[in-house]
Amino acid sequence: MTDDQLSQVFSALADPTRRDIVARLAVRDATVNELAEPYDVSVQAVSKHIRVLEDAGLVSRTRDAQRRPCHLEAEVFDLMTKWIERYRREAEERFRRLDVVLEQLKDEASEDGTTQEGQAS
Amino acid sequence: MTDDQLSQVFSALADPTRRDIVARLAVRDATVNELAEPYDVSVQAVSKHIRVLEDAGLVSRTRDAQRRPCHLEAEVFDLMTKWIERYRREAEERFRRLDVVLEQLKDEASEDGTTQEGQAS
DNA sequence: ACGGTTGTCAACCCGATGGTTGAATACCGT
DNA sequence: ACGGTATTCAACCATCGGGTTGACAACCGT
Repeated sequence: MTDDQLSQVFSALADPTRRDIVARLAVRDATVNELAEPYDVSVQAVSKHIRVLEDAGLVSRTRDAQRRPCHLEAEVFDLMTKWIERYRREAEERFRRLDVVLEQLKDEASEDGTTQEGQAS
Repeated sequence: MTDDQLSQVFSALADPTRRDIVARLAVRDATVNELAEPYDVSVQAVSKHIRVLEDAGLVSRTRDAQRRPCHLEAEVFDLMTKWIERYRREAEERFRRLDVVLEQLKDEASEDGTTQEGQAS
């Protein structure tokens, strides 16, 4: 369900320009032109970037005459954070458990001389 | 400094297969063949995926004879989490502040009949 | 009604990416 | 030394993604 969205979000944030846009939108809402100004690419390019962020659900837009103010959506970040935290926690726990395994390995190594870095199953 | 790495990490996790690999590595270390088994793509393709994860610093590999066990690295997740959390917090705070602005707008609207969704600067 | 501003659409270019297959490398076991 | 296993390298192909430019649409201000 959210798997595809997750891909879109990660993919959207993989681009430095788009991350910068997110950073600036975190401070205040802005129009396409305002956002485009600091970069030396065309407005069209920035428009595309914003489209990507919008499709990923990171940005929403309202209408103000011919302007399209962009607004950062916080919820989607939760989605990512949850995903990341899940595996970070598991990985860290495994890392902690590793201490025990290492002790064991050290014992076995001193038995048969296996000084290598191998972590046999 | 870490900007490029951040791009690599996000980009690496934008692929569902790679996210799945990460998920599985969170449970236990695994070799390329083990990782490749469930997917119906070639082992070479999976090897490439792992390369991407490795370059992004998400995975490290040891050597066990001809095998290359993959291990999930937790630290890089922190990098991402920090980045995300920063903007999520800012965005949420702005969201909270928005309540005040909305009140103001409502007042202004009842004055001059601007019933639109506009959030003028 | 007209000119200027804001933004998008369309077509195109090019480099990156994910996939393939086939050959090469590295190591084990016997 | 040899065959089998695990993995990577190399060449190739199709698609995607970010960039461009040029035209179009929508809207304001006067």
